[in-house]
Amino acid sequence: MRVSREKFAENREKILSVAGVLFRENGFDGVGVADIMKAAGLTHGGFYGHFDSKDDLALEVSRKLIDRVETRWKEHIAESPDRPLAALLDHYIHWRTVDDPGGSCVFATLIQEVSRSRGAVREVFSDGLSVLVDTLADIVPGETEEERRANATTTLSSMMGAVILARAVEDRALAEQFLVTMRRQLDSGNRT
Amino acid sequence: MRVSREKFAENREKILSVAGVLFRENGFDGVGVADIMKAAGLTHGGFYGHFDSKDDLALEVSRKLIDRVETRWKEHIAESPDRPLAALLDHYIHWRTVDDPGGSCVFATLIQEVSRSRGAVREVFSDGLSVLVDTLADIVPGETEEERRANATTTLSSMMGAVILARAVEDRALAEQFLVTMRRQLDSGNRT
DNA sequence: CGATTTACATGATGGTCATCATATTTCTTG
DNA sequence: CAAGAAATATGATGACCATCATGTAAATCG
Repeated sequence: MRVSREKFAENREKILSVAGVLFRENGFDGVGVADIMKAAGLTHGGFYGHFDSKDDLALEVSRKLIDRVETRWKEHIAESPDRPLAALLDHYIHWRTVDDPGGSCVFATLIQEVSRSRGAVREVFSDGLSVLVDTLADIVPGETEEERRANATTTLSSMMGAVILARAVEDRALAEQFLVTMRRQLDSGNRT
Repeated sequence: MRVSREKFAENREKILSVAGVLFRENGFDGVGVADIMKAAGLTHGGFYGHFDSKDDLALEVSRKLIDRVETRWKEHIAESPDRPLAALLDHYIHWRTVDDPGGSCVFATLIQEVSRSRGAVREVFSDGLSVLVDTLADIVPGETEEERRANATTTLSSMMGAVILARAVEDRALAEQFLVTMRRQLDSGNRT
């Protein structure tokens, strides 16, 4: 049952990838090692050849997903030098984000669970948020640096809050209100 | 080991009360029936004399806590007829909310876990959010009814988002930024 | 090509958890 | 005050889960 070096690396990536989806869809506590391995096309026993523990996996997945958010944000910003904030908001405040938690922003799916925890995962999330504030501070309107940082923190809270609440609401029209009105409000701020 | 009718009712309330705290602190999945009963000063076996199942308890606790939020909001509004939104924001966007999840707004602690679920609890949360939007729509600035409803949804997302992110961040100064800047921003909107 | 390594599969292990069965003790009711 | 009802304690039960032990087959290396 041994597998080539290449296949081994592939398997590891596959585990990280499906774990990323399953964790975001069901929470860290909502998925078992066996679920993850099954989704990766393997059996549970092999898991410990790839990771020390489920916590270890959670940490690596967190790092990867947070990195992904940071990278994507910077890509969207770089791709629209004339309206970077608008481009980012268009991407983030979107039905896609709401309807596909497994493929969306880790913060919008797992922050509350992580906030309750202690340890490395929490630190990574905390630092990740800090980076996002810095990123936003560069593209948000404001006369002074201080004003831009203030604007960045409120913008971050607002965009994530809108997605989180839109997901919680079963009335599709109300969910849309959360998205559309927030998108509009943050845009008007952008033109101030 | 039988107990008086009065004591029985007391015990039930105690279970509901400690479950409310523990659920908010650790998530529904993060607390066991035994934990709850122990915190209530009882043993796990007696639980099923009070509730059909843990899910049943979760539903009752959810109803109670959501009711509590709605009631408190209306109290704060009624107590400050001249500046109802400001009074509500002062109460909600506060270190107390951030530092004491077990005694704070259910939505700010459990929305993400509930959003992942199906069933009665999710419905109760969804309806609860809808009520809060209605409540906010009455005290938020805006020329037309439509404008006020729009303002209500963004305000709700923003205030909850700020608290949720403040909790996630380990840097106390950054957490404060989330609170203070959001409080200020929502206030300036109030004076428009 | 043979020896050795190693990645994975299968199947424990021990712990936790929700739920239930039974026993015990105390309240309630006649 | 006695008899039955009922609330809780104790102690199963079966399910699930993270982790580990062992076997096996295939890849790597000499």
